[in-house]
Amino acid sequence: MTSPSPTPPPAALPPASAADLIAWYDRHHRRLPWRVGPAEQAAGRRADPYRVWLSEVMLQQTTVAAVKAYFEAFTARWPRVEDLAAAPDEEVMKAWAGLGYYSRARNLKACAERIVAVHGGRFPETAAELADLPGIGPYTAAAIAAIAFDEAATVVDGNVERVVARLFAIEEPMPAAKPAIRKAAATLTPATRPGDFAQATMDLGATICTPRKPACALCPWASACRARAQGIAETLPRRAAKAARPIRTGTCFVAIRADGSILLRRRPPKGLLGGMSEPPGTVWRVVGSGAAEDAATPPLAGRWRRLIGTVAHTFTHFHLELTVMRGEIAAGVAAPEGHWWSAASAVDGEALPSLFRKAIAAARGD
DNA sequence: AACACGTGGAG
DNA sequence: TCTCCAAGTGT
Repeated sequence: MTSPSPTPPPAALPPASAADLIAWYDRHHRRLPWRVGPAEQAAGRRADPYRVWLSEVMLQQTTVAAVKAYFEAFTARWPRVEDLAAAPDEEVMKAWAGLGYYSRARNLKACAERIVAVHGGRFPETAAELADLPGIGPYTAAAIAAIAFDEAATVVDGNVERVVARLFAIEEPMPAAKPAIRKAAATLTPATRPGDFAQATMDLGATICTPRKPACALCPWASACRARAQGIAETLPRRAAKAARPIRTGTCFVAIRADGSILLRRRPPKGLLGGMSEPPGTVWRVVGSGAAEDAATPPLAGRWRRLIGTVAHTFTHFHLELTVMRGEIAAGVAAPEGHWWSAASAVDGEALPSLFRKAIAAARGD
């Protein structure tokens, strides 16, 4: 027999209804470049699976604000999946540069090629088939199926996890709570307008049911929300504390030839910043790991100076302090094997991750 | 299952 | 300054 709980069980709350959320969405949805709004759908316009897919991949772990310009650039340059499939890998990596998580760009290209080669340029229409494609996991498969093909798929992203954890007052910490959250989310998913429902839930999480200081007074599901009733909405979903980020250090050599060209090379195809371009440099080692510092040997003879200070850059799982060496190289010097000189006017268009743009800017004295 | 994998904006 | 994190996926 259990003792009486210290807090009385919450009074019965009305169930959350998909219809209430969709009604809210019809009035408050955000207008986004990849979205076909309710009014346009009512007029018979359907979402283009290519644009849905492209936007969903770009939005993985990335903010709407950061994605917008990239989405516009990609769709202007490659309007159909066939166009993207036919594009050179290097051009896609250049266009993706700065958006982060570069395996997404590699998988994007591979996925486009597969859709053309295996599916005749038509996107598969079910979440199950979509999930077989590179770069498309459970979330993206469900989102495309629901938004582009009207499948009543359960779409669970970080927003949905937060909204559902609060709505059902799921106090189990993440990620252990994921299965319970998914089950609860499945009970909400409607047979009609599943795509709008998914986007509505994500909009709700992005604008009302935010991680900090949720605007419960404006929430269409406020009366149904168990976490709100218990006063614990802002504390959900619970998460374990994150591990401290180690610090790594390294050196990069920004060789600037007399004509202003910058010496670059390609990173290995996989792993951190895989397939992207960079100025040559040392490996990055964890501070205090006991490993000897690499001899920082410049890639070319020239007049090398160490920049004052370092370029700092924080990745998901470590922090980097990058020492930058600036080298003045004589005119006409050839690039070493595996390297190339990028003309001063071409550097901006290279497949350079943000970190190296910072380093090059510092070396140029920008 | 747990970790690798970017970036820039918000508080 | 610094922590958190944003429409996850692959291994």
